[in-house]
Amino acid sequence: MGRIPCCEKDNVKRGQWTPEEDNKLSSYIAQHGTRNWRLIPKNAGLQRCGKSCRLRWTNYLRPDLKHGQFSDAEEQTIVKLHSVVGNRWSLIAAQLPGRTDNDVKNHWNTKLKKKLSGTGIDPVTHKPFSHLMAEIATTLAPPQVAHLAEAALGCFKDEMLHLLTKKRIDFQLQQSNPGQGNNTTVPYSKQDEKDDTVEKIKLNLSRAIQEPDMLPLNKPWESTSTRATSANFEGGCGVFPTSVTGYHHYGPSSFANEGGGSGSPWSQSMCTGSTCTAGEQVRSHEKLKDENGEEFQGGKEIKNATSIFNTDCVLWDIPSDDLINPIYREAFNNKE
DNA sequence: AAATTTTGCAACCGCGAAGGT
DNA sequence: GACCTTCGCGGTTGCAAAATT
Repeated sequence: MGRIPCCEKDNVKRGQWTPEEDNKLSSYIAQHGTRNWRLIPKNAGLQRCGKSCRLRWTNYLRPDLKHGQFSDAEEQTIVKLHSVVGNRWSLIAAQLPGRTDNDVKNHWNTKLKKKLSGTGIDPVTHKPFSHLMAEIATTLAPPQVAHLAEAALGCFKDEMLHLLTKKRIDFQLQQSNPGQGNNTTVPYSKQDEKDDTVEKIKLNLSRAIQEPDMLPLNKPWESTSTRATSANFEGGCGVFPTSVTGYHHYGPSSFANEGGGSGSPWSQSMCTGSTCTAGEQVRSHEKLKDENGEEFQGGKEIKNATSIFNTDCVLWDIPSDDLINPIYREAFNNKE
């Protein structure tokens, strides 16, 4: 009971489309529309499978498509929607006028996934890696936890060594060039502060693992209370300084100007400078609920895309229904 | 400058849903 | 209601261009 192939494979051309083929397809569709994809290649004089024609049209030739780089706002939208609906690329693309599901999928796979990973966020769950580890740790018996801690530290060993070595080298360079004020190394005090992160990583990792009680019992990112927020990891984990919920801070600058300036903001934003407090978390939670309603009900464009990643972003604190339903509703409406 | 690796993107594949008969 | 066809989606692959060694 095999499925009938959509076309005779022997007689069909595959691979890259030529400009002539594009022209044929475009002009045919301009005249006759996209009624029956199976007939289109035949009628348009193309040796292509109907499916291939549809793909070429929807992903490339359609006149309403955008072809340039993704904007920061678009990236933020993708990340936000992906955290809610997962790999539902068509749903996500429906929120981005001129973008196809293929575009969004490719951009996610080639860029955004790496960017998120670089900030310590698991691109699948959108939770911080440290948090996932801590969560795993709560389910393990103490001996297993100890092994996990060892393994985890082993994973980060190279990065830690790199940081520590770099710090030593920078320090030595500064010592040996005391008169050069124009060097590019970070002033020692600041560098020292930055590299405290290594110790803080170790400290918080071991604390998280050895004292599972310090973690909330349930998923803190789904909690609306302040209990599970800053208090637990407070004390300056350099990686997620605002503790469990600190990773909500996809600051607007985090997505902008990738690679520009001194270090990617993507790689720094999650690790430095957040000042979010538990109080802010509560306030921002309430605020975001309103924002989401407005964003998804108001149309395709997100009115203030930068808000997605500023301190108001408390995605994980929102009951999933609040987010998912408006999106599905919207996507559904768009399909009508 | 050449070889190798990585990246980005277009295209393909198979599956399931939707629609028509 | 069963069957068939078409469409749309998400995962994967292939390849050219860019970056790195």
